[in-house]
Amino acid sequence: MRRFRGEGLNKVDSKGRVSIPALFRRVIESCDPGWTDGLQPELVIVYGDNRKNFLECYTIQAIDEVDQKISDLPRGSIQRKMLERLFHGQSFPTSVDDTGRLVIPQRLREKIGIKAEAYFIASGDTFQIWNPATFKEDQEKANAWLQSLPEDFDPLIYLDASDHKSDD
Amino acid sequence: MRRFRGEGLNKVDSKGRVSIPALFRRVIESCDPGWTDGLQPELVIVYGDNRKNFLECYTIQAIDEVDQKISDLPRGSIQRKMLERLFHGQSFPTSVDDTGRLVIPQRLREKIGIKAEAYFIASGDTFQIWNPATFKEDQEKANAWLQSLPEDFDPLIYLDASDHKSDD
DNA sequence: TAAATTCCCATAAATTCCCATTTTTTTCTT
DNA sequence: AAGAAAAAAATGGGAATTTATGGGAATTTA
Repeated sequence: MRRFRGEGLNKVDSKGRVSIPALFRRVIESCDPGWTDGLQPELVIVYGDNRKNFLECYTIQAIDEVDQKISDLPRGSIQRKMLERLFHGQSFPTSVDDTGRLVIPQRLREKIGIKAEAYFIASGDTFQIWNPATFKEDQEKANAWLQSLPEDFDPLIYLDASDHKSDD
Repeated sequence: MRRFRGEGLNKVDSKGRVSIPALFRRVIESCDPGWTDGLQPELVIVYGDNRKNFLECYTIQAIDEVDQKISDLPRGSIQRKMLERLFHGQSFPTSVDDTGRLVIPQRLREKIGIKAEAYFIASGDTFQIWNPATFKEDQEKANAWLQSLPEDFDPLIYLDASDHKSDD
């Protein structure tokens, strides 16, 4: 599966329209099984996790995988209920228009505090949409953390840690 | 089969009429084998499970699947009786009118405490109709639960737990 | 026949579609 | 390597369409 890579800052107009970075569009297209030249490639915006102050955008392939896994969970389980609410309920299916733009509904813009500009950043098989200022703050925290590490510390070391224990 | 996705809050008028979110309508239409442009797409509201304080709406395809499974159960079994009562007895077949609205009968509105507004949320191959306040309470519980998790905990982790024992 | 339900029509707001312009990036030429 | 031409990307605005909603008349139900 192709992955998103890169970042971008684009204007949001009064109708909520915003251009998607061109590189992202290529990935969205190739990850929509139903897409073919001339059609509008589809994607899904997930916004329900209140701990996150950005919108998370899934390709059709990515969201299909999630849906499949959800439907593998036991019916009635709390996990399934939660995930259904998050991914099926608190999500917004949409598509890229023929000028490469996305329309972010009023409510979602408010949720993450987007006004005149939106910041896009790749994150594996999804990409995120942030209020530029909010992202900057977050980035500064990340930088501070990096600073706190020994000068010769290489983050790549994490890739080799085969014994990372997940949730603790 | 196409799935519902998204949520919405609409007004209920004195006659019990309420607009169905437009995205849901597309799904209801495409999941009604008998529907064709110009007709009123059908659906079924199931309301008998007293543990749930919302109405559950099934597309024709979805309810057909349920019916099929019920008829596969042994005649006279307690399970079959229960399910027949719930899905055949305590359900209400209806259709979307030509302005995209549904009429929720008085009795059902009372059952879930709907007055001036109704909240819709997708849940896989069905969608639910809630009293907005009731849903909010329920959602706050879910949020509290999310908040209680470690900051970097990703609910998606559940999806990768390959060892969930399903009971079906 | 009173109450409830359905049908029909109307309208304001929101959304989509279509087209035009400006910027930026890439390619071509000299 | 610079500048011009072409292509692609980003942005803006108005018209057309769709949604959400309300109200009254006709029809059915109890």
